Amino acid sequence: MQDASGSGMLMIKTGDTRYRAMKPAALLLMEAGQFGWSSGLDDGWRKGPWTPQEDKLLIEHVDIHGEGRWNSVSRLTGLKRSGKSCRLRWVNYLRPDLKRGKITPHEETIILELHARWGNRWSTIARSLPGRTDNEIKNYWRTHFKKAKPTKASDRAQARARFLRQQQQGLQHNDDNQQQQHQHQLQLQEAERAIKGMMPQAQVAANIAQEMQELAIMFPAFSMFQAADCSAGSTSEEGSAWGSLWNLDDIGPGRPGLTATFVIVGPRVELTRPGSKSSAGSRPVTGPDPDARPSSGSGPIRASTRRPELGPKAWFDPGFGAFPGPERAQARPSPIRTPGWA
DNA sequence: AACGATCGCAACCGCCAACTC
DNA sequence: CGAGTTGGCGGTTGCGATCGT
Repeated sequence: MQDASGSGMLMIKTGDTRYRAMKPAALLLMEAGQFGWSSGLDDGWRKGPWTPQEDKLLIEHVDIHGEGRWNSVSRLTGLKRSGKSCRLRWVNYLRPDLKRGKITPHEETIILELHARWGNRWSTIARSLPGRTDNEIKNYWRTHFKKAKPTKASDRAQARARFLRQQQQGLQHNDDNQQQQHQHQLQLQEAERAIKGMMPQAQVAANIAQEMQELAIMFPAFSMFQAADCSAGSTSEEGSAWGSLWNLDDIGPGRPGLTATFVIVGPRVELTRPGSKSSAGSRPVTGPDPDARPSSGSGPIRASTRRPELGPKAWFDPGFGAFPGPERAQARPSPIRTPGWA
């Protein structure tokens, strides 16, 4: 911890492991548990900003015990934090695979496009942006695009135009962003090559054909998901935005015209479709269009938050760890109450 | 320089599905 | 089969930093 700028601010390592300036007094209060949301313990749990010491304890805990069983963290580490708080801290800021730094123009484009398609399904959008969290994307959207209230097509167009202007400006003087973009593209290309070589295409085709048949019945407006604007290798602005996506046109034998999109999500590939809150597995879509759900609150239309083997978040893992996504940890045995943890 | 407005984002809350007992 | 637990998700809040006047 040190004075980074001579401004009297301390640079402490916050959860996102970027260094954030904080006033010394604030830091002292934080560490005394008297900062922010609570003046100490609430229901026995500490709230408010995490201290470096708390982060260290949590990181050590996860190193030893792995993710999950969050409610046991406080007992095993002495942290006065609820399990939910520990999980959130880890997922959003302490996870080692998180990408640091600002959202790149390329990522911005993806966020904008995916939000236009999926709405506020931040976790779904986050799966298409390796190293980014749903919280980060949600905040980014709210601060950059929410004010435009892009609920109508014209409003969305305005928001997009505004975004593109920002993107152009950003590209003009942001070499770092360009480098990040380039690296990201290389990662995506590597992922694409690996996946193309390893995917059992016949099985994929069969599964997709079944998915598409369901979709044809349930989502007549499925045409919006056609391939035109998101084919891989496109050199257009739109195409570059979808550099992480590729389509399998007419992949289902005997089902011409059906289109699926594979989203390369870190080390895996998700089959996406409109109407599913998250990516498709082999399970049928069971609810109405999630886009139609109320804008606030948690309605009954809600996808599974678990990951059953063939659930809505089923994905292919090509087996390399270039940028392991958050779900990789889910490959461990079930985190639910293993004997000895209770 | 002072002050208010706005921005950015970490962290919280409530809800709900999956799961165990 | 119902109650309790756990964890995932979207929405909201609070506060320091920055900007504009």
